[in-house]
Amino acid sequence: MNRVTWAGDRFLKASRVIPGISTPRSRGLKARFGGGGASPALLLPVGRAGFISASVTLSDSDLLAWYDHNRRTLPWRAPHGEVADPYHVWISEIMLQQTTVTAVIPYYHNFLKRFPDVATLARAPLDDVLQAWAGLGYYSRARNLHRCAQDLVRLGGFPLDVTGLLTLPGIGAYTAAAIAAIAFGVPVVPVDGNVERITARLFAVEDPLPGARKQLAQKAALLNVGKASRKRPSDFAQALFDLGATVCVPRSPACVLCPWQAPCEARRLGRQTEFPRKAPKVVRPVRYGVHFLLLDRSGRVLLRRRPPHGLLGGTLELPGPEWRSNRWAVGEIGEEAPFADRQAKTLRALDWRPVGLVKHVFTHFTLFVDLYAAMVDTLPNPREEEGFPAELDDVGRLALSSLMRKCVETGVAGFFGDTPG
DNA sequence: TACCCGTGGGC
DNA sequence: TGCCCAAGGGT
Repeated sequence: MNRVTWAGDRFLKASRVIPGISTPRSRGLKARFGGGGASPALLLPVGRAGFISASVTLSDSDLLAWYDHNRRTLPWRAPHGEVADPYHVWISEIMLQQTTVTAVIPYYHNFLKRFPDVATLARAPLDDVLQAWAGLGYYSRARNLHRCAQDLVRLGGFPLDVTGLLTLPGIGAYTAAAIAAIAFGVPVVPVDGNVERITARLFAVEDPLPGARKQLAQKAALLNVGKASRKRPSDFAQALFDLGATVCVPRSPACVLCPWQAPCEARRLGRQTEFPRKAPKVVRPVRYGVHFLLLDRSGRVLLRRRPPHGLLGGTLELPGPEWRSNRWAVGEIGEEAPFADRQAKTLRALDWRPVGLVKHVFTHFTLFVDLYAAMVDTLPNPREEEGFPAELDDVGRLALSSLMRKCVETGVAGFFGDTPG
């Protein structure tokens, strides 16, 4: 039976304890953190069979020392020893939600150029923000970011603590802790996927995600009880991110490079890649859509704005009926097309040609889109709900999702007979 | 709690 | 190719 023991204010000490033996300190910690059931596990090689054994420390200063030599240079990160701009931290944290650093960097630079401060962002039209966000995904982040900027102007600045930050749109437990720690030096541990993974391995947490979230957060809060981390909350938080991103990675963790290899229970067990355990996945359903590429001879295309909330909320799209669970038959196309209700009356029936099939995988379903295209001399004046004509050349600069960019590209190529590749 | 909400890269 | 994964939040 292993127990974590508290060894003063500098270290979290993990000792291997022989079954049946427990110390007053280990009981004290357990009481303090409410540990029932499985004991927090840690530690290390025992000298010899028998009594109490070797103990190994999980030292916050070991991680910070590693960080001082191995920290990544990132655009939103302050130089060593300096404090980051809260606006920069906030924007980067929102962009980095479920998004890789590589994907974020170009968006971050462009975003800061277009919206250099909170006030500029707050007074910008939402569509400008969505344009800057187009392609990044999770568009509610952009909408919340915009709302949040307006709240911040109203408040006169950022709340300086976790509780205050939590009241803002788009800022949850993780992001509030991250901003508080990184920008304001509040000694909290932001628990993201990296920290969950590190914690699950350090303590060999057997319970699977997402059920183990609360347990992992409680254990992660043990990581910064030392003096060193409390003195450098910003560096400590970012050190955890860097450790998770470069050493304690999901597939092949580089344990030999890890400043915490000694106290890591998963490492001791030789089971590093088994943690964090995850609940079995559910099957991803398939949906089918049809979208229409209506072009005119002056190089325009009919676009439409999606409803402001929900899937791809507020982004632009090619018109088409709602997606459904079975594929669309050719015979149904005519009545679903733009201006279908007017074709029998004022418009000549449009000659819709199939121009491609696009597959797109969302987090929770796979979508197949049948594309149909037609060319008219001049686009009819659409009613409000039917959309608006846009220059094809402008599509790259408008707020289209990646799915819709793919549809436009595929449809245009198919219509004009291009052969990709 | 369990869903919903994007996208691109790595293996 | 298919699956996994990424500095999660809202409802």
